[in-house]
Amino acid sequence: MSKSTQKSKIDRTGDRFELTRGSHARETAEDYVEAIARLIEEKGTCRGVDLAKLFQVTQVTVSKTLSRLQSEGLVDYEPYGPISLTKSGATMASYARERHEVVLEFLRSIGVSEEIAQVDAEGIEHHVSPETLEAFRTIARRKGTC
Amino acid sequence: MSKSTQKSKIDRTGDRFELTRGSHARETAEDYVEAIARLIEEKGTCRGVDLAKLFQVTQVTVSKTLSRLQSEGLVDYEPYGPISLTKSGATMASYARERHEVVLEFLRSIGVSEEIAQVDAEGIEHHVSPETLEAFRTIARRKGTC
DNA sequence: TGACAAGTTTAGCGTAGGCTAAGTTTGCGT
DNA sequence: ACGCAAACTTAGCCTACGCTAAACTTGTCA
Repeated sequence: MSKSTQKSKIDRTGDRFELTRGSHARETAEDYVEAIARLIEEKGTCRGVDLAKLFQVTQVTVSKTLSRLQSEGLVDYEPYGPISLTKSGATMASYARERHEVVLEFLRSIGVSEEIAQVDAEGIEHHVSPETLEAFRTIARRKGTC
Repeated sequence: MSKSTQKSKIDRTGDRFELTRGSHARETAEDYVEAIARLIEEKGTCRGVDLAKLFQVTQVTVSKTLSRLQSEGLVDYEPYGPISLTKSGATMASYARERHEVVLEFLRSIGVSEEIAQVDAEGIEHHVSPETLEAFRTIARRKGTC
């Protein structure tokens, strides 16, 4: 393949300065900010160890991920300190949470068992477009009336 | 943290010998075998360049992924040769395809537009448990009758 | 107050999946 | 029969996300 055809299919100029790049990394960011928001709400504070337990990974992994999220302007914390969300992190968290709730409620409404709904919602939520989310919302609202 | 508490939360003994490990890697495998099956069916043959076009990645990425999938016993090919599926790859492809079709048909049935349904189905399909899939199937079947 | 445990970070490694640049193979057309 | 373009691979780099081992911080309590 001669040069021009092998070149990148997607323009990534300036990619290094974006908030979150790859889709997998974006999902991780969403999961983290959502979890941090929930932990702060529930326990008043969020520490790395809480996230490690939640995601079933080591604290090392959490530490590295948090430092990436901080450099992306989503979370804020000082070394050895508690974790909080930036404004942009909080915004992302609230979107993520709303979407999560809708997907979960939707799965319940179509008769999926609670445990499976919990698991599948985690996986599905990151892949639901606004249009599909709206359709889910409508169905969940109709629960039982159909 | 003292030794025993920091150790792995999940038993990964023998992990190195499993077919597909991480969930991300499993998704990639499913996408590839599904695409390979479809290409062979549609054009009679499948080449790396076809997959590169389809997934919008370079042929280099395709080449490396294929070699991993071959080492995992899902695809079969010789250097510079056409790509085929092993029995186990074909089995995975047919499961993946069935699931993809159900998810897509389901999204259409709840009123999601064709293009969005296509995109979301790609993302969602890997995260749908058998139970949820069955619920989707039921709803898609009821299309229009409710 | 000072030792210890819990929490956190750093160092270093591995896999998966991206990329570019550069080299190899193949097959087709003149 | 041979040259060239397309297809493919190799080499080398990067990020994300896992891990263990080891070092560092912090707060608590005897």
